[in-house]
Amino acid sequence: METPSLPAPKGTRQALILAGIRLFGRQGFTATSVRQLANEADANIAAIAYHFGGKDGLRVACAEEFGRRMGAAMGARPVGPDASPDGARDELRAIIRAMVALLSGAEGASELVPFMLRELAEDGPGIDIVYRGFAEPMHRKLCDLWARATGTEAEDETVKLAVFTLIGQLMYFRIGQSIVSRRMGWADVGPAEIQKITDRIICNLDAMLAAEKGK
Amino acid sequence: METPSLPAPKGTRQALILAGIRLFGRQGFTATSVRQLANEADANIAAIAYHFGGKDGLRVACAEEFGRRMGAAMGARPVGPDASPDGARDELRAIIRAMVALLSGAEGASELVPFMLRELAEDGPGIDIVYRGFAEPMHRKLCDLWARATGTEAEDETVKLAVFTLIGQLMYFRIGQSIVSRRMGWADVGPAEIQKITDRIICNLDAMLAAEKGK
DNA sequence: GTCTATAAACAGATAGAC
DNA sequence: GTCTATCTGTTTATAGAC
Repeated sequence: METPSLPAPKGTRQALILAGIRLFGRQGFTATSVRQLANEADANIAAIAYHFGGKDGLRVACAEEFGRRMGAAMGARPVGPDASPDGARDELRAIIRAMVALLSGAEGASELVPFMLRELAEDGPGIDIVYRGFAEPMHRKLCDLWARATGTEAEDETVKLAVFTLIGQLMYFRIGQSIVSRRMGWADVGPAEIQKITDRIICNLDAMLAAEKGK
Repeated sequence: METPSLPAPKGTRQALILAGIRLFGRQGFTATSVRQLANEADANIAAIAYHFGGKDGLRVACAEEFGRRMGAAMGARPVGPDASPDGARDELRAIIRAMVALLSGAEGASELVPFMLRELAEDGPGIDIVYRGFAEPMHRKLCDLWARATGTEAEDETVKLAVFTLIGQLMYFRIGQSIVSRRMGWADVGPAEIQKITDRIICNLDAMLAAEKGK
């Protein structure tokens, strides 16, 4: 990474990064060979060593590209100007809706999700970039909204934990997808299933907020 | 698997299975070599092919051992005889407490957890056994308790989803441990942290149950 | 059942022509 | 910057002695 801004790579370099995000996400890092990567990118095997110094270098470049795209996607979502508790609650609901759809692969960025989950499961070097570029800012934003919705402090320990339980609900429907689908009798997770998941989590959110206010 | 009951393997065979659960869980399947496995089990490399037909066979045997142990652990926990809503709620709380402690590695079966999570992340062949031997019966039991606590039907779609959101909260504190610890400023997840996580999830459970009753 | 030795395929990295 | 060919090490599996 030369500059921390957005120098989107081109040509072979870019193709290899995309192949990496796709294949590392699908099969994991170790299970993916450099030959597979070169083939997927329509590039030469030696190009990986040339552009990234090796397979590990490509992995880091993939994580950086992930951070770049996720940062762009988050920047695109305007911050709700409504500072009232109800406005904050509505924005929390909207983010839940968007995240369930994103995790379930409904939106375009579907290849980024498996990559991130693999990096998380394998505790790879990309996790730092994923954390700083996506997980931490998103969590911070949710804490801010939660605090505004409940009238508490955003950096309180209990608020942070509450937000993690919210995120956990979202994430598990993706990570444990094979278990969930089997138990629910779902052939796949389509729009109807996404709707049901979203409804349930928003219902939980409302219950949690109500309990918080009742204190 | 010769019989579906509990023929716990002995000697080299058993040692290799334990090594598999440990190393597959720590490093993942592909990243673990048969040499490492044999070394960890103080066995010969050829023993893996002899006893299990190959590395893949060992993986399946590990999953079967996982199912055997988890089944035994679940059978050990007596079913609460209290059929009242409050009794069911108390048992839900107790299970949450036990599962957070288990996932965080406080109890003895800590090696089984990483194995299961790896198998889930890699979508390996062990997932079938994990599902039937652990995930499905546990989810069914929680649905039953939830139904008793709220006065609804255990096999309702909404009940199943509610239970999954509960499980998701637990699971994420393990799967996303590196992210959680970083954001919370935790050096590691000890008894104090387990307590905070448990308190938060039980608080959410109570809020969800209260909202359900208020309908 | 357990071992040594080895086979056969595969990995990632690189030298050097273009 | 891209390619072919190859090097070096490691992988899993197996043959055959004990």
